[in-house]
Amino acid sequence: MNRALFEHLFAVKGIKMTEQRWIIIQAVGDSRDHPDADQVTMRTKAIDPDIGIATVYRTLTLLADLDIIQQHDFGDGRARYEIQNDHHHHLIDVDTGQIVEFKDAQLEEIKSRIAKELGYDLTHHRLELYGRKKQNL
Amino acid sequence: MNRALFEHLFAVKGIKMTEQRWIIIQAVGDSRDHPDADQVTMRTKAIDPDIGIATVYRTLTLLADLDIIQQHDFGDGRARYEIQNDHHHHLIDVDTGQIVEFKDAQLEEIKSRIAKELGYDLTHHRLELYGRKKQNL
DNA sequence: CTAGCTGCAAAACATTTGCATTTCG
DNA sequence: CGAAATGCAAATGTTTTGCAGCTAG
Repeated sequence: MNRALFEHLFAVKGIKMTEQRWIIIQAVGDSRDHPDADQVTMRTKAIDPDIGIATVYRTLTLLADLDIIQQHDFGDGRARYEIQNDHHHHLIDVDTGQIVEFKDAQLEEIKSRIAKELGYDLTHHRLELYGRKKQNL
Repeated sequence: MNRALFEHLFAVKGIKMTEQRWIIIQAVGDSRDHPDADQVTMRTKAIDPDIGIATVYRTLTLLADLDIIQQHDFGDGRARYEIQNDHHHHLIDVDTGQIVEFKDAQLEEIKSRIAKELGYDLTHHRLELYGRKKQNL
């Protein structure tokens, strides 16, 4: 987590790097799970209790627009966030809520092929698998 | 839309077939788009103005549990519904909101392969593509 | 007859917004 | 200094719920 890096990224767009934003970036970046806005707020409040949830929401939206973080919806009624890593997808364990990340090159190809066939340029997409651990009978 | 069919399906589970439920089933079944709860309510109110939105929500949830309809989330903050048809996916036009349905056998294979590799049995999944119409330059 | 449904209005929830005050550059 | 960002609380929009009365089976 190199603050100067983000400062530069912001400066280019005329966006200010504030103490709050930096704390939020770190909170998401340090998370190995996929926290929702409330969890991000708790983690930032641990560092600076004065950061309000409105700022967290505003910042998360901003960071998502800048492709610094990714916003997900795993179907439980609130958005979840993670720092932008290499491209991957998620498999959600319906029993435990545990999230398994995976990559698949063939999947990416097919996605592009389908869009092409339909005459569209993809802007983004969403793919999640939901399942339960296979039983060894 | 055969009412007796659904009546039987309900009876097996000890669930009552009411006039309201039947109207809601038809409203969703007759829709060629992917209406949200509010749109379903308007369509049912056209037939019986006394049906409340609470009943619509309760019924949509019930029907989704019974796999009679499917619930989608296209990222605009409200759920959308469609009658359970043959399995397909959606491409959402980010400019117009138009929804294109598509099927792809290869995609289904890959999905199963991935789940298998990760040691999971799939219960369901979610795949949506978002894009804009290709320009002919 | 009675368990299950309904309609209404109120509650719950995540997210957004208006505005006065503060802060970054 | 001035534009942009913050914090608070109130507003929003969707979905859920409590409860008294209604209905299917």
